[in-house]
Amino acid sequence: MNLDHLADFRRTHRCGDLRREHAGQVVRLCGWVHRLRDHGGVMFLDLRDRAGLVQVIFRPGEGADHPSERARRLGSEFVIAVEGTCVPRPDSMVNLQMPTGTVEVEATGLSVLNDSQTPPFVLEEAPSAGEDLRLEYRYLDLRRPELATVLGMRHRVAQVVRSHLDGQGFWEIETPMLVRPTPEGARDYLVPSRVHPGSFYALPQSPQLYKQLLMVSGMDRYYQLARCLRDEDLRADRQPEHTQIDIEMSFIGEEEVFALIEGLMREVFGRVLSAELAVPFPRMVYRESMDRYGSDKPDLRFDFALTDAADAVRDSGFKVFDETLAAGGSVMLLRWPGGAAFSRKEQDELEDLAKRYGAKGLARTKVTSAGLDGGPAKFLSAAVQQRLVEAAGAAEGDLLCLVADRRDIACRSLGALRSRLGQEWLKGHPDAAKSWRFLWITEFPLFEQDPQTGVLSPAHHLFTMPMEEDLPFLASDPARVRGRLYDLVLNGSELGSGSIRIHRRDIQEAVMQVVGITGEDAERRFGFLLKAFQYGAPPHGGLALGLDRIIMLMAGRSSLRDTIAFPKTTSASSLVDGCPAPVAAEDLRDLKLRVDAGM
RNA sequence: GGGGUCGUAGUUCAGUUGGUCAGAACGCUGGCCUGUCAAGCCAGAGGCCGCGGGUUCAAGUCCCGUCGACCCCGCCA
Repeated sequence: MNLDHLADFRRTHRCGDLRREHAGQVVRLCGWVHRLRDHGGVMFLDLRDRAGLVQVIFRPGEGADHPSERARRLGSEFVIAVEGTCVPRPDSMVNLQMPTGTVEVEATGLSVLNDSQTPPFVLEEAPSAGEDLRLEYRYLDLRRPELATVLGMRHRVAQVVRSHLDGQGFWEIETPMLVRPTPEGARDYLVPSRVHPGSFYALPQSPQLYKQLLMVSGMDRYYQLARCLRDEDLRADRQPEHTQIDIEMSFIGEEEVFALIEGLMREVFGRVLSAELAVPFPRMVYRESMDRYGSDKPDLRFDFALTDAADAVRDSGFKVFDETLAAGGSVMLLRWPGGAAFSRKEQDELEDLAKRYGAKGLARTKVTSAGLDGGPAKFLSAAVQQRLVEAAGAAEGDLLCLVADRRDIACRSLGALRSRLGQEWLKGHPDAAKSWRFLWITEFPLFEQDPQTGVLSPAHHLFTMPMEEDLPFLASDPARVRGRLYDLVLNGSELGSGSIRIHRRDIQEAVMQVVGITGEDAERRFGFLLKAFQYGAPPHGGLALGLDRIIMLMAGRSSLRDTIAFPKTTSASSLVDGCPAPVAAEDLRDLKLRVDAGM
């Protein structure tokens, strides 16, 4: 195959942009050969670029150099330049499946700019190969409009975020990528220092401490599209590298943060998806969210809620319930409309799910015209059955799922069930599935308590301001202290979280005392921030939104990997470049590091 | 750290209780074909059944280990 030079050929349009209005124009296009349909005489070629596909038609002609003869020798993914006339398709030939389907390009010239190996998988609209292979050849997978479009959306969102925040008086300020390792929170990615052997930088888990320093600096309103790195185990919605829309403001309280973010989301969804969001977003306190939905990020697209069944089943004589309640536990109930139709196998799968969240079992019983049927029903009197049905507001044909356990386990395991069943429900309710249900969750506990050891640790981070009314309990009953914390939730996903920060040294010291950090510890770990706070720290607060997750939801994808140009696998490997990778012995020597081969 | 699913032509997969099980489709190569758009028709090439060990007369199939991908629990302030 003889290759041509681009020379002074310059394209006039992108393939995917051609429309009826371009009919009659001479166009020059560049792109990749998506597919060839050779009819012996006339020949069709789908040409692809970032913007999409357009059909190019070659009419037969004489001579080996004629465009149609040269086109015959093309292969998949060859890079070509085409000159031709954009013409309307005959009515019967219009293809409404493609955006460019009302026109086609009558080719008058063809240059072959590069050839291509046969790709390892066919580039179709739907993925035609396993994800690992597509990740190894990510640059090919990204040629598929399905994925290219997501990156385009990501770009649009980033632009809207920047322009909106600029309009609100925010400055975009970069913070370091090589930062001080922190013992708190997620595991750090460590970077050894060559100049200081034995000392390490960390890659930032978030710009948290730096953005607070910027508030002390008087920057007032800061934002950044910040890369954040955490060396923790991954999930479909968790990558070791992700991007946060990181925001911090001075002289504000919760209301300013909520209003800002609501305006930002409205702008983003409006400009990028033409979706009109209703503001303000509803709010719910953490306690209610856990009680009603068994989750701190409930999906409100479906409204089924948990019920506390303790009163209904008290002294029922059913040992599991009675003993749990006597021990201070809870009996929680999830009603599933129409769930009586679930097979035994489906019910057992629900129980397995509940067990994964720590439940010892899942009691299931069907609501029939004659009372409850199955599971614990035979141990329950008619009166108790009646009370259960009433408490749940259940109707014939419903399935009642009950968990008797420690309250958090009962709620969380039924919350997982609710979430699973809700996904099924959404399949039958496309309008609900397509809705955007934003929600603020507020009043999180300031501390988390290890159920085994009883040890308290910060639920968000050490610098979160306790709620004013709970300050008196900081010393006496810290576990009940709520923080000025808030999460933004969308359709069951946590989009971001933030808080109003502590700017007063006395409160800071009291909080550190609760989690057992001595003055000496504090000095060593983040003395630099505490020192800064002594020089006139303004009241401040903010939050960070997960850009990747926002894009994932907006694009309707189920994996974060689809929103990132070069993502990592579940084991934090990059298949396209094969990292992480061993390094040469001399590189380790420079760093005064030795690898323990026995591991 | 733990649980689950998967690994067979380039790709997606089928392969029953261990015994013609090396198969299909798509892709690829060659030929035919002047309106297709997942073009069509004919022919052909293409296999370390992830890797290592074991059980057995016999292993793609059963067992153990290992590597990798995916999903989940723990973890991720």
